[in-house]
Amino acid sequence: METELFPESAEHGEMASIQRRISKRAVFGDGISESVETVAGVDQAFNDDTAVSAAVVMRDGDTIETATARRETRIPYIPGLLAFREGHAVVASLRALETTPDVVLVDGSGRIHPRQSGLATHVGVALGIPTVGVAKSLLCGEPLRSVERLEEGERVPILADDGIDTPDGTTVGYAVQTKQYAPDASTSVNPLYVSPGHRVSAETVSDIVEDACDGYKLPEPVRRADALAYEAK
DNA sequence: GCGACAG
DNA sequence: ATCTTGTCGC
Repeated sequence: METELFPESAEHGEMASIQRRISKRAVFGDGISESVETVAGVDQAFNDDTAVSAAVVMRDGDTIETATARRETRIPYIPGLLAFREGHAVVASLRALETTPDVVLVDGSGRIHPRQSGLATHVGVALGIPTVGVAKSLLCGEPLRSVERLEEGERVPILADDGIDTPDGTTVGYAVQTKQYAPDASTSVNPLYVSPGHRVSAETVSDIVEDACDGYKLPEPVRRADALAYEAK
């Protein structure tokens, strides 16, 4: 099944077809243990055509396990098709873990995607585990209101529009101000765009990400995975 | 044709 | 993502 979800080569139309199939199998509601104890973060660094994926599992405030994997990228970066470029590397690093985390935070979008099948959703469905999409910028969708200068902790729904394959107005994720912008407004901090990957609701996703951001813009597991991927490459 | 566009 | 070190500010 993994070969079908992460083909070594495919036409754009075929990749879009795979994504539509994945979104039908995805669960954008809570099917996650009420008590999230272990949270993993995954991130990638690159060396030309090699993707180095790092996964870090945390419990309370400690790292309890890490793993890395390297895989050749298959296609260049194309908005909307990120999973076909580095998804197989992400799956490899997560498979290398002995621990099965309660939820995995993935760098990139989940449901906030033209076919509701971003990297987080793709990986979540492939492995059948709860995943969350954590992006630093918006791929598509429309914020319900301005996301400029939000207060720390504020959340703004991201609604589906013509660019997303679901009824207009559907809440596909949230803009979450995880870190306060500088009080003097001299330095602005953009919000994070979080969305369900698999087996988690948009609301729970926002709670999980906010809890994992220890005063930083990004969730700690993701920050550690980012650092590990960088030093491993 | 023009603009948008995760990492 | 990456090219890349120091540097301005809290």
